[in-house]
Amino acid sequence: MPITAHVARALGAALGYAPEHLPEIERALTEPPSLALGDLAFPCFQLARQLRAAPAKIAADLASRITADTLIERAVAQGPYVNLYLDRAAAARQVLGAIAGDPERYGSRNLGGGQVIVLDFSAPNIAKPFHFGHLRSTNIGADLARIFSFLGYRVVRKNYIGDWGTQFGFVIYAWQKWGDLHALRQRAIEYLVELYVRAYKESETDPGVREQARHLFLRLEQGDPDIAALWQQFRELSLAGFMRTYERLGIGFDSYEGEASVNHLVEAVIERFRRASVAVESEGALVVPVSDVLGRELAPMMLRKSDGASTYAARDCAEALDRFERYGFSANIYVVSRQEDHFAQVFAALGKLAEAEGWESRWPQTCENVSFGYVRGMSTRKGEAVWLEDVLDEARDRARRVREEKSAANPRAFPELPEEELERISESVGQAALLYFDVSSRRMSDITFDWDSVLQFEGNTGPYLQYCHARMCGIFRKAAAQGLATTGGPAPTPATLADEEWALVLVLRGFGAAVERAAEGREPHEISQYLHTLASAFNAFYNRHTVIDGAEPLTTGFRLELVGAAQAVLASGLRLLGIRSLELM
RNA sequence: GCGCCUGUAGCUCAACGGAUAGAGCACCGACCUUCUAAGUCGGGGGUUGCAGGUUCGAUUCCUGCCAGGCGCGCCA
Repeated sequence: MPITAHVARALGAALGYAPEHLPEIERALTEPPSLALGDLAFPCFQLARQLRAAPAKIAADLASRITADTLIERAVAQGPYVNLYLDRAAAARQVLGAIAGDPERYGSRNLGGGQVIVLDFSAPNIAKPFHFGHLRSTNIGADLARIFSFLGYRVVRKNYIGDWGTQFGFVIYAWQKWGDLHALRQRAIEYLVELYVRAYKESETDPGVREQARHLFLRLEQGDPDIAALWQQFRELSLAGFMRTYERLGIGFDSYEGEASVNHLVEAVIERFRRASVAVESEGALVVPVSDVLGRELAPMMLRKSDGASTYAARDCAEALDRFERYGFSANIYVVSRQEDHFAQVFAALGKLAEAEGWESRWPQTCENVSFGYVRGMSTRKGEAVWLEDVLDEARDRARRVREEKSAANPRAFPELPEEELERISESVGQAALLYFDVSSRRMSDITFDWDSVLQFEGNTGPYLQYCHARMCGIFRKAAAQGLATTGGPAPTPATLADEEWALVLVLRGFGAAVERAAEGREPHEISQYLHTLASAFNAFYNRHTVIDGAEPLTTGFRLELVGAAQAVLASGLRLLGIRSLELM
């Protein structure tokens, strides 16, 4: 039985509660602010109301009625709280046993039961750079995908490439005017971006450019073969570039079908909206009024512009309907920044369509826009974007320099490694710094790009976690050299645990809860925060105690198991964040 | 004007409605003959934007202000 359930049962017995109230008690349990005050706490405020007595009196009474057992050492009333001290050895046995039983899956749960979650993320625009700003959707989405998988959902990773729209009019306009085949072959995306920026800048002084671009896009949508061939070529070149970046980030998708792929569905869907009388004509355009659905003042959603071209919203509706038919999702999540109104319109419009057509649907409930903060200083149009590839390169190079400095200062601690191994480590450390930085704050906070904070390797950073993992591995290398257990498997537990050992056990106990918070709040930051707490607890332990030399054999055995458990959980958490665990740094 | 989001230490950020609001960076001071010092320990630093309300209890929930960001039918 899990620790909290055991404690809830003891409290329930002391209160004379029926078993069905135990989950309530379990939920009410909190952690005291410090180890000195106990390991778990039960606040008595709610009871005070029911029993019409002072919380402190109830706490005192309750504490006196709890008897020590195999897991609970003692209960002490502290003001309105009943503070429970656990038998450290018994509790450690339980936590470490659970981890050793299945290290890879510890903390996971089959919450999803195989239900499908479609996760739409990354979605870069063709002919626009994959810059640092795109990392947010890509990284948050990939993290959520791993987290949902870990919790038993079937996740469909969808990269809805931005391969359609007036922006292509701009690129094609620029290509026809200045196009240079040689430059295109040499620098593909970079060159396409230059073309786009150049055309866009021209349109700011000459409104006719925008008109021409719009017209070129209309021709594309109407199937002009020359324009379509150009578009096809641009798309392929861009996608090839994106794939290199994804590979480097270790991220893959189940589908790369973009807006263009739903093109052939759009007309039929618009027709459905019209036939169901959900869409109405307005000022020459076709719109769906949606202000009456979600209780918000939303502008009407436009399906077709007055010039006859379909809109982004129309394609999103068509794509969502197609997605629903194909995957039968239980949740449909778009990891897209700052498009709350747009998605509210789309979900509301789909809800109205389903209602008008008389089929069961809960579009506004099953669809969700997971938004995130703005990355400052990354406008493509202003040409100030920083390419993600460049950030990755710089991160890798800095990681390499840092290691060189450290190994020069302390050669004994840093073994000579082959060049390719050094390359691999530098790449991983740099990548870790980047990926962790992105989730080191809650997703809704805005981020200001700044080389020095992104490429920080000390403190609350990805490399700090990797370093901690490498230290754990170092302990096992030493153990192996002395012929000791190298896996950290089950070992006898000493009668007493030091504070640092116990604190680490308590942190390990909380991994599953952190994963579930991350899933529920669509918030990978929960994982990064948890891992930082874990690494800090480990480093505090590491600094205070030796595992191998100078410890009793019993202690060494237990500590190896503890370190093994911590290593398994740290690696597991890093995996959820897409960060590689390193044995050496 | 309307909608959404955000205001917490000098900076970047935490805190299931719970105890003395915590980390990192920066600054000051300690700690490597030891399993990697990318680390650890200690120190200074706060009217949680303002004012109300709900509650035994509010950084958290509600309302109104103030400030900032983003968006608002023919960009995507």
